[in-house]
Amino acid sequence: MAVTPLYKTVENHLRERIESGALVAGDLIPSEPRLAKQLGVSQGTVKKAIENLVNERLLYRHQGKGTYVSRIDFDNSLFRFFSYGSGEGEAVRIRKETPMRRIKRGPKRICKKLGVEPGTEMLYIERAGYIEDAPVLLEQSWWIAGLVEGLEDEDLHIPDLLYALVEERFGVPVVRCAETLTAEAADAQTARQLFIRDNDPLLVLMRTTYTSGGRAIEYRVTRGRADRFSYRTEIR
Amino acid sequence: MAVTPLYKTVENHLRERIESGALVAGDLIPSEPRLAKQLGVSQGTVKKAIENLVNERLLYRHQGKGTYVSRIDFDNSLFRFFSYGSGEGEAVRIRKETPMRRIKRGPKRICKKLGVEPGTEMLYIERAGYIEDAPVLLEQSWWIAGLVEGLEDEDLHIPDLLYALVEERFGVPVVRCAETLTAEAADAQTARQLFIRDNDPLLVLMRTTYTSGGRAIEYRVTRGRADRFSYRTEIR
DNA sequence: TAGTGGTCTAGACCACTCC
DNA sequence: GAGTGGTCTAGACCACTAA
Repeated sequence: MAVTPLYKTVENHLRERIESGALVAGDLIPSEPRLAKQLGVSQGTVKKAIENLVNERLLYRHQGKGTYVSRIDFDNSLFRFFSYGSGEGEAVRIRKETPMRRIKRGPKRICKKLGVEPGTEMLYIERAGYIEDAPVLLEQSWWIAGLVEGLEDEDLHIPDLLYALVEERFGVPVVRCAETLTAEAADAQTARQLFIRDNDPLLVLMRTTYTSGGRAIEYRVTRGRADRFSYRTEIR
Repeated sequence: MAVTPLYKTVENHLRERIESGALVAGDLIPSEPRLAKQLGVSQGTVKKAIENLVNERLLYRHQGKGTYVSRIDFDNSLFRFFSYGSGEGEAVRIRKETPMRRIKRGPKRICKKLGVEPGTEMLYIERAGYIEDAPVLLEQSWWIAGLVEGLEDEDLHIPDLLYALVEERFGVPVVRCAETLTAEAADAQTARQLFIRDNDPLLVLMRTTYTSGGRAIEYRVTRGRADRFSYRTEIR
């Protein structure tokens, strides 16, 4: 018998309200007693459901204030990389510039990644990342043009965290990303731009970004100088 | 005032018993009612403490059986990599061979990583990993020789998961690893061994392995063909 | 059948935030 | 002071495991 625990039902209720966009990042959700009454369960059960969602980082809580829907945490990106050399895993600020943006039809490969018709109009953006004025990464990103109309305007300044702008200006919440990391050898053009030699190693991060309802909105490839990036973790 | 919640005290009690080696991987810990009595708290508090440690994957539970100390989970290694090409993130078995092992004094760099005196005797091991008979990774590892006496014997077969042998044969539990991932270009020798060209990209994983009490026991560098490895994750 | 963990409830008291 | 989440307790009932 597939018996679903009550707290799972509560979790799913909240998950759906977030996934559907009824609750968006930063929103205050109803309090424990309120939810308990609404759903006809005890406060302890609501607490357990919320605890689980907090562990998943879908929600966060502040004593005395309430429970909020999380903003996506890019500190968990694989490019939460640490600069090499500078004493053991210290986070380093990467400044980003946006030298190029242009509307064009999406290449077949990209359309497929985003699950849209081949030839769909895309906004193509190229960015460069600097650590203390030295270029260390290059980023190419394709957005579904219809979702971010006006982002192609060169007068619109793009902040370091592009997603903040997309959420605020276009009302498209960024909910989730899938990332794949690998390495490749630099081609001539990339090498020139990053001041390294041809075939020097690059770390390559491919990212698909999703908004609510599981819709993909962006595909992005970031290439970073391998001598400037590494990734650390603990296993237990 | 720094008030420590009771369940934290319980967590720390269990953590200490594990860290000290009084409880080792696979052991059954006392039941909830037993711990509650021992420590003079309610069963709910014990349950909360254990839940937290389960979330950290330090423990795992089986309904009807009990609560156990986790074995280290190498599926969480960054080299829980997936082979490319073979349909989307399917795990692939990597067969390992051990062509070389030798006792020698540790290079200064390695001794420092392991926190031992320069010149300490080490067991140096070279291994190669194959996917369907194609060599895809090379591994160099340095062990503190005194801890694994006899491992240098060529007649002693080394299984794919070396750590299993170390735990069983030498009674040295593997408790934790720290990993750093980056990329580099293949040198001539590595390229030859992996059947790639000089300067082709490699993913490089550096790992320090620890036993109980925070003592480092191994330093390892694994180099894999970038075209055969990638790493995936989700961020939320 | 006895012992384990898993779910759920009800209620007490505390600490923090805001008005 | 009213409302929020955080901690802690006590106890009921269920599901799974082992003998």
